Amino acid sequence: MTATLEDVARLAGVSKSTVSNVVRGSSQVAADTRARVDDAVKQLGYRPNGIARALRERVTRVLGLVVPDQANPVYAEMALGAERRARQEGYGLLVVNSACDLVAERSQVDALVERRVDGVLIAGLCAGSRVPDTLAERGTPVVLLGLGAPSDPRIGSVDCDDEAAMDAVVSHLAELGHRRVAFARQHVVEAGGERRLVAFTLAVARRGMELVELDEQPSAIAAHNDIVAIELLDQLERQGLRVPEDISIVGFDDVPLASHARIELTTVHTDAVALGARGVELALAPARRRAERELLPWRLVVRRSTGPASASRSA
Amino acid sequence: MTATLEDVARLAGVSKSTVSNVVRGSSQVAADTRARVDDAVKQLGYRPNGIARALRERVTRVLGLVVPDQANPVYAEMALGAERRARQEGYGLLVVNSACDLVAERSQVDALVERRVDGVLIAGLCAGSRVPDTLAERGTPVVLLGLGAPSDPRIGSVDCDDEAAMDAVVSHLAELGHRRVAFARQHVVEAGGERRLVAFTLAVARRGMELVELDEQPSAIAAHNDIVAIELLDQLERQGLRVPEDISIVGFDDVPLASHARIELTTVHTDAVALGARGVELALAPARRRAERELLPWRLVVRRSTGPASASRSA
DNA sequence: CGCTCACGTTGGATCGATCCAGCAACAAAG
DNA sequence: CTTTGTTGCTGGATCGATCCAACGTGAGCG
Repeated sequence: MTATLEDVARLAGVSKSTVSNVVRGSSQVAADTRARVDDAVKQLGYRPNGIARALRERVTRVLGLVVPDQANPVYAEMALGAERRARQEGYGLLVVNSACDLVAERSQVDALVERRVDGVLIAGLCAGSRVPDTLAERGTPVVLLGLGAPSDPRIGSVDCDDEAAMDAVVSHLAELGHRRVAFARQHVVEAGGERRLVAFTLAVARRGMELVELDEQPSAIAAHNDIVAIELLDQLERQGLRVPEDISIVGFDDVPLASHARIELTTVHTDAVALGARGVELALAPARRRAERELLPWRLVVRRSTGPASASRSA
Repeated sequence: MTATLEDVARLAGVSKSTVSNVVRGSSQVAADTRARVDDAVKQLGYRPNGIARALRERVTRVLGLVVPDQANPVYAEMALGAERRARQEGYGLLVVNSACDLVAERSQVDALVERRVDGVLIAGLCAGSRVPDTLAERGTPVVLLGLGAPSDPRIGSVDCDDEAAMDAVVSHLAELGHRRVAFARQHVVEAGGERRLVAFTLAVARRGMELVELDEQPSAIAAHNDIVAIELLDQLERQGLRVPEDISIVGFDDVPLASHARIELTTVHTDAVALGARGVELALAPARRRAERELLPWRLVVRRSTGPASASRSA
């Protein structure tokens, strides 16, 4: 069916080795031989078999990317960034969805291992997962994307500085006169899912503000991400509250939805595409042992969902 | 480094063949032998090498998916659906972005071919691309996703019935009293990028309505997709036009943004996840030659961006 | 006792590349 | 004329699995 090195060799009247040399651009080939081989390659439509090559070289030129849900815009952008960067290096990207389920995560990662990917990027992890350590143990390069600093020095990481960003969020709310604030998030099963909450809590405490529950009439709410913030927006609207007159809302991530929502969201802009791209670089960096935590820039984008604390609620 | 069949065989005191039989669950193995091998497997943390297996079996259990941009929500959902279905069948998904560029598309597909994927799903194609035919020529299963009916009978396809859906859109507008309508889209370089426009044009003609340019004061505009519709919304707002009082807008695809936009979009809901999933099924269907065009259900979702034609513009 | 048969196991060819050691041919140097 | 070196090419081992033909063993049977 598909032509092999040997077929090309036969047609060109040379040995497999010579064809291999031509295909890989070795200098040790006479010009006329090279021409004859090139002809044969073209004539047979020969494409090298990457599988055979991978077996021999023990390198597949494929990276794995584990995300909870690749349709989620944040992860979709990470995947895009990772794929583009990987491609520049001649690598492919195998994306798998773990759905934040320990069993699925395990089996998905096993599938990546069996396919002998040259590295694994992990953008979402179940709480308590031992996957990164297991991979590092095997000698597979692992990079965490937006999951905080790994405990194991063999594991790399790229991250957004949630602590600093949340501090900026709280600072913004403080300047607007908010004192009673709350934090909103979905049910969390993800590793590192409490980082933004913790950062928020600390920043609030630092400023002597008061952290209250969602139903205790805060004058401002910071959400774990934009999706949560948008849902909150819908919910508050149904309760007859106006944003930002009655209550302020802040998102996180700045997904496209944030700027097109009914009420444009004040949020923290992060660059998920860059995160994915940088992750690939770390995974491929040859001499990189002892990977320290790498932080990417972010910025607070003030839009229409935050405003001065209302008199009735700010006390 | 990583344990191989041979290592396991040595440790268990049997031959490679026997280990292979155990690992693949052949019945031709005595219970005690099986136990000894299982022990050795566990002890060494042995994982079969999928690359070696793929070389021998001439099957990689990987599919390729070509999209213009995997961060675009429509393609992200297709990818999700495809990945999930592929996984159920023990397959992996290699997603590549072609950015609607002929050169990139070519090289991305070449990369898939060199990696010997067992099939290719194509969700976006440059106008005039010969890629699907080239692949079909090689004997690689090809399935077009949402790109219309292929000319080559060896190529499969899953599609949304744009014709029927656009007819429903026009019907909806007609019922609201719209007579002068327009169609909005981005600059198109994609194959099949004119299908919705053509369907719209035909439906409009069928009802004796008038198709006008965007700047000729239509009372309603149908967009090629939701993204275009949302941009249109922003633009009209800047011009001081109210939607839907002054002008009606209809989108296509029903991405999450559509229902959360400032003005909730009337749009055609399609199921991109199902499209991707069905595409995988077709690509893997063994006996499937002569693939006819397969159509997925859709429905018109009427929200707030369409309303009765205004008196001033409907004439 | 010899024959057949089923069961469990094994050696080795194979997939399609890479790459090293070796070889032939010929030029330059002693 | 021999030695040394260089250039261009080749044979064959190798990567880690699958799988087929062959083989030893012991049970069952006439």
